Amino acid sequence: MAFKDVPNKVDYIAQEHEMLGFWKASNAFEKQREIHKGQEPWSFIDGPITANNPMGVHHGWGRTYKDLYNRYWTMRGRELRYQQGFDCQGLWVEVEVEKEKGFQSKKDIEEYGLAEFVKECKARVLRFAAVQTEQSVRLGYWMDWNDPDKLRELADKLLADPLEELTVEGPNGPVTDTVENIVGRLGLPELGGSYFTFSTENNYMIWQFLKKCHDKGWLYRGADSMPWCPRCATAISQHEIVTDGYADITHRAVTLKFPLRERENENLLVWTTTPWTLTSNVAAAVGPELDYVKVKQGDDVLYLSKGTLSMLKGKHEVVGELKGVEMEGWTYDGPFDDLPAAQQAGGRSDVKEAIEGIEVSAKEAHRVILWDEVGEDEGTGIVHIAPGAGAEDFRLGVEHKLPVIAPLDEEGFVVDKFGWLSGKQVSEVAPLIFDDLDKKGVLYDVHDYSHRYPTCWRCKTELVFRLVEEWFISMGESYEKPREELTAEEKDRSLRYQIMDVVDQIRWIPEFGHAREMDWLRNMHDWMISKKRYWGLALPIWVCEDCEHYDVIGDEHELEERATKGWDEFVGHTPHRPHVDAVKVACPECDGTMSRIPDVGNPWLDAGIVSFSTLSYRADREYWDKWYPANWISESFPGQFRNWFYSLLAMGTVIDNSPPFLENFGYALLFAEDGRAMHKSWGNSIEFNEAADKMGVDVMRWLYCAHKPENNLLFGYGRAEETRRRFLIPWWNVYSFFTTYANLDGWTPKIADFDPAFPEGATPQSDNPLDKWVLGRLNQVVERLTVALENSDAFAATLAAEPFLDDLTNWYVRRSRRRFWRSELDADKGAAYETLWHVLVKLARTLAPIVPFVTEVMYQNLVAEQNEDAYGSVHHTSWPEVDAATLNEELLKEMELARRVASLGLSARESAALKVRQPLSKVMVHAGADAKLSAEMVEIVEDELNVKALEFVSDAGALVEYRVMPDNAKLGPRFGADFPKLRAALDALDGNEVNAKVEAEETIVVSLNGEDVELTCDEVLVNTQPAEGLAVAVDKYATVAIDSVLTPELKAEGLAREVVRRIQSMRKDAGFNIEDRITTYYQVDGDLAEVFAEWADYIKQETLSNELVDGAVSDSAHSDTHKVDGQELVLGVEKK
RNA sequence: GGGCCUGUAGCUCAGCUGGUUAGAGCGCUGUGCUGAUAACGCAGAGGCCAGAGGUUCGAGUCCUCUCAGGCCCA
Repeated sequence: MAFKDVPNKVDYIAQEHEMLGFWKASNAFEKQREIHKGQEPWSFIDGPITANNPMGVHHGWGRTYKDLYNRYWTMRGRELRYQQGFDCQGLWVEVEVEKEKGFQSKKDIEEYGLAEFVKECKARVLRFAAVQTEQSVRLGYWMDWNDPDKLRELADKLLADPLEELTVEGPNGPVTDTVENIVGRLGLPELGGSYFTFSTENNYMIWQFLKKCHDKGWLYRGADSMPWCPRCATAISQHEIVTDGYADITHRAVTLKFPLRERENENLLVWTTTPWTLTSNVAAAVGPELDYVKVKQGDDVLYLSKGTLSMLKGKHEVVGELKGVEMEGWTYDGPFDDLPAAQQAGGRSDVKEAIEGIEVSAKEAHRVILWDEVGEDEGTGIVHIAPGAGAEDFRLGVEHKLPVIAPLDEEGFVVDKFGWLSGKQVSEVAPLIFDDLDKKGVLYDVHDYSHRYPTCWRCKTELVFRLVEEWFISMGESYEKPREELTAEEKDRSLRYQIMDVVDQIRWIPEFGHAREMDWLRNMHDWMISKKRYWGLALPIWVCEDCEHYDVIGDEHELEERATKGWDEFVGHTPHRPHVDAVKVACPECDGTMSRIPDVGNPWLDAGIVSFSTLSYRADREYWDKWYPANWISESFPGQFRNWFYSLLAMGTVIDNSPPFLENFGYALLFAEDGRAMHKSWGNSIEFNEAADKMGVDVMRWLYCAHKPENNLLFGYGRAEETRRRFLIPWWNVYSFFTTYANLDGWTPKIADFDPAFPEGATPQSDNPLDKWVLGRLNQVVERLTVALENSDAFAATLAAEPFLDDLTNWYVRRSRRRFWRSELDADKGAAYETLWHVLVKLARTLAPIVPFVTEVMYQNLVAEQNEDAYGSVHHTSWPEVDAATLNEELLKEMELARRVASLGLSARESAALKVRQPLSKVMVHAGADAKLSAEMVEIVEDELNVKALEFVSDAGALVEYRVMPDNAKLGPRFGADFPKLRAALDALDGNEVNAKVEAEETIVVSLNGEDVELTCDEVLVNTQPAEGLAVAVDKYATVAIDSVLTPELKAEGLAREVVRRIQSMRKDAGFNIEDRITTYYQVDGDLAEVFAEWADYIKQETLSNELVDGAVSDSAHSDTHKVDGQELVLGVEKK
């Protein structure tokens, strides 16, 4: 059967959509799974994508890698799970739902109703999961996708009535449950499809993890001063303060006096950019080794550090100097000692842990303390310390047993006991405080100050520090000594070091991933897992209302068993707020009632548990054993060492003390083509859908892969166009060329013992050196791609493939063209078809994992439609095998030399201004002693260069001059410091003489430091440089000279070719088909007329002219007048 | 302030364990081919390999420091 016609210009994008339709209609993905069922597993765990917005082109990068390795290992004969995942729980979803609903604060949510709000969050996740599913499918990411419309339908039903009964089709039959529970079971074995981290299983698996942490004593309730967003009313963990979370903000900074109690008229000068924290001042810190000065200004004496003197306003006099350490213990009057908060014992905080056992009030506690971190970059070198309003401050407070004053409530309002300030918003108090300080006579100066200040990563509100009660997983001590010196007992106590041991068992790509993860682990603080919000993991911590004892519930069974109240309210719901909050359990200590803490979990718990939850750890341990650990995971590394990688590792370590993945492949960041991050507001952002339908996803995928993954990738239309032209178009042109000629000749593939897994069949046997060469190169490339992809090195794969494409298009096809043009289908032409078809099929299969669309198009036409036993998709075939018999080193080397000689020959012609069309008598080549070309290769080069003869010149003295160089690698070590002298001595020798000796394999004698030393002939290298006066081109390996003398015969032949070219071009202008036979008319005088006579057969043959008519051009012919070699020539062509 | 990554041609990037005269693609210029033709070939110009020290017979490659950009931590 003939091949489908292949236009050389094609709409790649329309074609991709066609393939998507084809795959869907033919169930291509499901069939692929069937073929590989039961094979050795290759386990990939997909990092969950945040299902909160459409995916971007940076996701496309990662998903290309994921899909490509999935496809590669599938073709290698492995069974995969093909489960993709969505990250569903967390503040990011809440923020978007709040925006949709126009909510301003947590109060709005509570008024709206938690149950409704949580439903909205789930529905939003389902809707964006649907969008991202569609986008991923568009990218060609073959996964076990849910039907996007079904996901949207679930979202609608969930909002309408979550308790409605619903039956859905699962892989093993229908499943009936309430809508809410169906949503909670998405991704589980009975439903299949993508996993969702909001699934019931995911949540209970985390419960089990947390219980295990609790059993080991690592889970604790702590107080800390946390960055806090007053709008979101939640703490922001250190995981979340990212670079994005800072903004350049100008604040009113204040300098004020702290009057010293026992030194009349003497004051500490302090400075702050957060005036509201002054209400909570407890101490003042100085650097022990810093130099401080005593300054007289008016009636006041001020203390500040020497390096910050310039911040004083107006005239002043330095009257003394002292070290910070000398100031330790000085007491002072705080600026807000008049408020009740400053006068209470212990201070004022709702977090009892923070002030336990502290008897003094802030007013009583005010004194100067020492702190190494005090610097002079800003401020006065005296730092005001408010343990209730700053992270470092809190730590110092604990160290010095200071009272704590925490002034803000969840939403940033000043709490009671602050007098006139109570009830005011933190963002509005600065001017009021300035006025008050002024009235008290302690205000020194107020000025604008710009700095980078942390803001909420979601809503951009300025963060404050708040003392809060949060829940933590202890990472264990960070020891000063090397890891090897830890005792077993020390390690046993410390999750930190246990994770490190697990990290060692993982292959990190790039390698520095290992060091980064280690660095993170060394510096990791205890993991704060709680968040005072609504939508997320319900932390399974129950606290006794009476005695404050807490306990962790490990799963739904334990909960049911221990429930004393509220189980009925909860049953039938997923373990989310508010329903799970209804369940109470009895306190084992005092028999009181325990309630769940209202906090939800950190979302990285949700993502980190997936190597257990998605692999049925709780329900089917055998299945889990089969798929755990993952062979391979991959994410963009900049953020993930502290996020997903970390949480996977922590959970793998705690639950199984094993690595949850064996290989981690990381890649960098994606930027716009202008080198900047993509930002919608900068106009350099590209939407995924837009990119896919403007550049095509094959192009995108190749672009992503043809890049060193650890470098940031610049992405845009310019690079896409370059990729298309460099890679896709040439390849397509060869494919188009092949089908055009194969159809003309009626050639179709005939494969003996057809095996659908290897549809190209055995390597065709051909005597033609071009065929043998291209088949050798093909197998070389297959070998390189096999190794590259096995090592997760897609970049190396593209580096191997692109030069082959160049070899194929710019050499094999170009040099083989005439073989395809011949009129009859002889053996050599048959071999050419067999070879090119084989190459195209095998190459398509090799590149199918990277560019799944275009390879499918080619496969369909070249294979599937030709053979009814063929698999329905290229992606069903097996990874191509290397035919070692084709790897003929000598042939590959010879062809390399042939191409080099041809290239140099063209260069030489260029320098002599001799067109390739003009035949020349000979070319002379010198290429070193062992270089040679077979007769067939010589013929190829002669033809390429349009010369009658190619001569190898062993004594290239006529072409070149010799220059002797030492073989550095051999003589460098031998002569050491004398090496430069030796190099000079060699250079001084007569090149021709040395060359003769080298070729005769004699020793060479050089004089060095007045002594003769002997060098063997393989210790020197002889290089050539072109001699003057020849059309010569030279590179490192060869010298090529062209004989530029034109005989009359050569000239005539050149003219004949010129005439042929003109006729060909007229055929084209006239719109004739390649195979049309014509009559050619010509009118000419002089030399050119002789050329027509002498070269008539040649001209006729080349132009498919049945006859050459000397005389007037027929009226019906297409005619034109030319100027050739100074003579006028009228030509006419007419179809027969 | 600390850790990691990056710095090579106008642009985007290769360059294996240190070894002859540092490469590719794009762009530019010239030129050729005209049965891949809204393509393609060949050639040319274009590099103190970020900077400074050091190790070595020899450094783009190894070491130290500095500078710039990125990521992370404090």
